[in-house]
Amino acid sequence: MDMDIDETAKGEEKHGKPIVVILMGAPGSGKSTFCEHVMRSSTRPWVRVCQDTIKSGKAGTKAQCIESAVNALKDGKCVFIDRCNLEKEQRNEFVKLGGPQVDVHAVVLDLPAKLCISRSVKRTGHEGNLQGGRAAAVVNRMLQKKELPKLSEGFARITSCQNESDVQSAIDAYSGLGPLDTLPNGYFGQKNPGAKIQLGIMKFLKKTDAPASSESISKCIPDSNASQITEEKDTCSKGTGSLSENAGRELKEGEEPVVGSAGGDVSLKDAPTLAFPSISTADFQFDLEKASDIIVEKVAKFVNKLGNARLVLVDLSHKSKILSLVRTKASEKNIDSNKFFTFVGDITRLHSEGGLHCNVIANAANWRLKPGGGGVNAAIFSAGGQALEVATKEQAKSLLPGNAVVVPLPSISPLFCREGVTHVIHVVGPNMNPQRPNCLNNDYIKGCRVLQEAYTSLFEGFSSIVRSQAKLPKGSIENLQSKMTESQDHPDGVPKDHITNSDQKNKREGLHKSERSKRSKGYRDETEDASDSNAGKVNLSNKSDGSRTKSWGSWAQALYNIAMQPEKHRDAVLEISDDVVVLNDLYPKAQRHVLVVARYEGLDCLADVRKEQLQLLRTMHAVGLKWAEKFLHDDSSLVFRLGYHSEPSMRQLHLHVISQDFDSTHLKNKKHWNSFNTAFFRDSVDVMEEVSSDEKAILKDEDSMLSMELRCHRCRSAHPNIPRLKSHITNCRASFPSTLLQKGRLVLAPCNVSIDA
DNA sequence: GTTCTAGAAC
DNA sequence: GTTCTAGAAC
Repeated sequence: MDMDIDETAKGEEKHGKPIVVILMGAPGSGKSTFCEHVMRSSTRPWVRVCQDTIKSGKAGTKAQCIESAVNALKDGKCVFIDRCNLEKEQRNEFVKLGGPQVDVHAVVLDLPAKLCISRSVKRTGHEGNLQGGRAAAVVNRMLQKKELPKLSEGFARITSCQNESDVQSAIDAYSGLGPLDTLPNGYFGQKNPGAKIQLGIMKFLKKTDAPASSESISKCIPDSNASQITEEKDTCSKGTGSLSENAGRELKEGEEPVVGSAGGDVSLKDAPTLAFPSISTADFQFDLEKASDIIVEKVAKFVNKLGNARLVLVDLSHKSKILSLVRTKASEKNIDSNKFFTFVGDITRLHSEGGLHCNVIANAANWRLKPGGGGVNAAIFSAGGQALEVATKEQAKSLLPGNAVVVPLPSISPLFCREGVTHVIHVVGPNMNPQRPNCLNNDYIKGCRVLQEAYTSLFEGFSSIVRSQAKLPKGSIENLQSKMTESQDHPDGVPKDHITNSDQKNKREGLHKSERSKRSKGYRDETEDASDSNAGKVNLSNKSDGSRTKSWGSWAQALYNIAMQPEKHRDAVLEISDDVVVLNDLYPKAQRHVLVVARYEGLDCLADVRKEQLQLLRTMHAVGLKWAEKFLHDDSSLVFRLGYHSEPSMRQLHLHVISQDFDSTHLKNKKHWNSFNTAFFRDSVDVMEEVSSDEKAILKDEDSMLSMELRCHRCRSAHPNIPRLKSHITNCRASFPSTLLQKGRLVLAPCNVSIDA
């Protein structure tokens, strides 16, 4: 058993130490539920010390809690301290329970404020909005004082949970602790996502050359010449963050609201509002006069179709030339200044600092839809957090100039919680900057057309959000998926498919109908080097359906080339059939690691697989199994797993057949490990089942999976880095988690099956 | 996918 | 000082 314990736990006594787990979290964060789950399935004796109920069902004192915990420890039991414990001072006496015989752990349930509020409202019964508001205020105030625990406070282990899946893993970790087991010490989970975001904003603010003092940058100031938003002006001029209507009264002046008006059951009494930056006039150096003409023209066209919805052009500085140009031209055209106005402020802080509630903001994006690059794009991605990046990826991988894509914002995004933004619309405008991709070389005929298209796409996107929200009962914003409808009156009469969410799928399905006939062996005569030049690159031409295809770098083509012309790669190939080729992975991540590659043109990855490929999946699995069994015949101590990467790096659908020793010098980093040992790795048996019943396989997002903490695939212990993990797995002989032992996810030698099963 | 390397972490 | 990670380039 000692062999299985992580080396950080060396020197422990033979009997597992009792643990005191101090839970930390706002009301409604799920502390009690956490305890219940662990206590239900743990083989260790646990005692839950809850201040709310300690005095025979009623709230008691901290001293009573301590006493109760001490008694439980004397009996050799483990203890949960179930109270908020958000401040260091509140928890330090409990930390002192630790010592040579007792470890003190922290489990932080750092879940979105909105979620805690809605849960605590539910728990306190069916009270009115006032009560709901009070719960919001209580949670709010507690979270202001939150001090995240540090190891230096005396904790042996801290587990920080930011979402439900983190919570579940923590529950699993504690539930699975047998009487002799220990959990590795250290800090687990993301430490302080907020800090990163703030930094991003600060960088952005410093980068901008706004001549005004820092004060006028950080506080948004309504643009006095044009804005007609008297109520917002009032809040803003007080210099306090404006508070959402439901929770506001309970908060002191000057406190930052944690929940924006998007929280829970908020009414939609605010008019839907789109805040947008001027597209293409900053980094893309588009002429300001021409751009302002186009903005006003497009606004004039849309503003009356939008019902009570509002459009707001935002820039950072009072001296913004584009704002003053647009303002002048808008008033010349008599555009209703209640429905369209300009606003000076940071587009990522319009509500918290400017008092202006905008449920949708537009981003002047780059064609890759990636963060960075400075300016508005960097600021919005930074403020939106990883949730925005992930949500963006789900909608599109890239975007052509003149197009827009609507991204529903997950409720965990800071932009949603703090600013009440429910959607971000990415827009790519024409580029006149020779330093940037797709420069139009001063071709303003094309440039103006593309900029017009960009604004049309943007406003149509916003319009469709407004329409779909109008249909929904209030309060259900977060479930909103922007269902885009084709514009009936596109100026060019050209149907635009850039905003639709389904075009890629259609394209894919279209591809597969003809896939059998397109299937080719020796399809190309060129050498693989020549075929690299264009194959798989993102289509940047102005083709209407080219706006979102996955791009494959030249290095990602190797499997495709082998699958198409295996006879040219005889030395690399282990087996060739009509459907598949089998080869050794060039950089094996374990003692045995082969790939079963499909030989079908157009089948790049698991995302491309539909029911038509079910038979192919079965063939691939059978071939993979055959090779695993062959290897097991040579070495019966091996264990194999067959599966696909959710988002492979190499083009051409391929099944990994990999032994579970992970004994390889090529396994070098976190990505390598997590790509085979998180849900990012999709077991072949599950994929076949999903495709058979649900038409397609479930895919896991690369960004969330591949950055997860490093855990042993057998005993699930966590390790700080790759070298430590590798030294652990060479010795760990714990049996595999039960999920892997089911459904034939693991392939073992016949004699081993009976032992482990 | 890997390699290279700056700089963070230890 | 060395070890390790993560991002850019390929």
